[in-house]
Amino acid sequence: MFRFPVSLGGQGDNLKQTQPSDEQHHRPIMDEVDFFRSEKRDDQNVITEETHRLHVKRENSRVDDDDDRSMGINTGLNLLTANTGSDESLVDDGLSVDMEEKRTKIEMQLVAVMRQEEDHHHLATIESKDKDTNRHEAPEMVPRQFIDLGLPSAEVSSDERITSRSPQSLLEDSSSRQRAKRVLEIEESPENESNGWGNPSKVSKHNASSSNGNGNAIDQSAAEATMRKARVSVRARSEAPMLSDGCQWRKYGQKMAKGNPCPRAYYRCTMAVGCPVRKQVQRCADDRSILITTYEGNHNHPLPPAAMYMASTTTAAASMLLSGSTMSNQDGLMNPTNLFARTMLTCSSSMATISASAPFPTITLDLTESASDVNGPTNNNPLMQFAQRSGFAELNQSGLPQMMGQALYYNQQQSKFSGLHIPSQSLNAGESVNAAMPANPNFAAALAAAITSIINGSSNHQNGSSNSSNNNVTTSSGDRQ
DNA sequence: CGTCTTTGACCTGCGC
DNA sequence: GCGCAGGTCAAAGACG
Repeated sequence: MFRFPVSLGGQGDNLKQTQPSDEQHHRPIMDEVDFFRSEKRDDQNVITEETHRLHVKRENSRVDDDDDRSMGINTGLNLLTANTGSDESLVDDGLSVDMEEKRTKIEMQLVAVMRQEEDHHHLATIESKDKDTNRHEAPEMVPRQFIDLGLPSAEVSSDERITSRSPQSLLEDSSSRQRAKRVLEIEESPENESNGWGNPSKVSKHNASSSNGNGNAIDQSAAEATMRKARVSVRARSEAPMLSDGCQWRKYGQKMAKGNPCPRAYYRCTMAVGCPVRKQVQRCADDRSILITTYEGNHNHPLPPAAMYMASTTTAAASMLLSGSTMSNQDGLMNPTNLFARTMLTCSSSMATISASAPFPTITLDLTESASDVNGPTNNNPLMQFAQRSGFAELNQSGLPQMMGQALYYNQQQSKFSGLHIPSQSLNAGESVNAAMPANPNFAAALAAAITSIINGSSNHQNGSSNSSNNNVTTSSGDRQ
């Protein structure tokens, strides 16, 4: 069993934030992006003295998180509230190059250890995870698939997905099918295979070409299409112009939205050339202290190792939010992710609401509520907050990450994310799942990003080779690019 | 000088 | 068909 030494150094976070560094203003190399918020001493100690341990430093932009040191879980993301002042494209910074390099190495090692751990246990049940944790340490690059938990690959056909769904899921309502059908046209277009953004304008363009009367194909892909169009929105209070979610973003447009005096900013992921992921940032018209960040699309590049944990978490979260009780027993019981999600679902379903206002399925993480009333005064770790609130409070420090890692591995191996089994009636297009989560806004931002990636990652999986051919992904996110 | 932001123009979908 | 709104592009300027 992995142990997760506690290093929830809010002070460390604070320290980094206050550390002046020229490198902070440099756009980091992707591989060196630091998503962990950990103190140098802690990381080194963990790796050199306890190589078998995974040390994941929680991210936290707040300064009053000393109590979190008592917690044993870490989101693994260095998610700071961006405060660039000019909506500059950003990535988590606040660290010197040396620290970033060291931490990157550490992260790599941690991920490698975790993955190897999962290699030995991925078929075991979660209960069997309380075994040895001493695993060889072999630094290796994190495959991009960790976040690409989208639809099964071509080998895992849509039929399989459908059969794995509950019988109810096969009953699609006409509206969702219509909407999904529209989106489907995009999917079938090669240029959109990597485009999770789904330009509506292209939908109609491809309608004719794909209206071949193949109802089955449409049905099978309807849910996929719906999911691919899914967006993840985060509502969080932040004075910063944009939440830092661990990715680099470049602003490509700004528009005044009707009914909102605050402009809406459009960002595009620049961590990799041609990454179709985009996000919109806008302040709430009613309460301008609330920052609404909407993510759409799936990354076509490796995300920082720290996001491994995010992937696991978001897998569970998305599974919880999207698949709900319609998950098949097979998926729900055998998939650790779903098990995690199910557990959370049972306890947090009260936080979820459904609306039909969104044009596409939207997961809204409402983080505007205070977390203190739910989690108590000693836990500001967003992940643990989420877990605790979702019924995982009884997990020990190592239990949760282990489960998450297990879920992650499962998803990696199976290319089968429970969210992918979202029955169409479970989350029709136009529905919005709203989960009020008291958590760190930055965590939520990353969470949303990962959820979006997961949900929309199906596009990459549709092409069986897409995962290993990132370079083939063209810059098709734009209409005229 | 290269990169990024700004911002007006353009494109598209949708409702009337 | 027209107008509106959302989304995107790309030239120009700013910045390091």
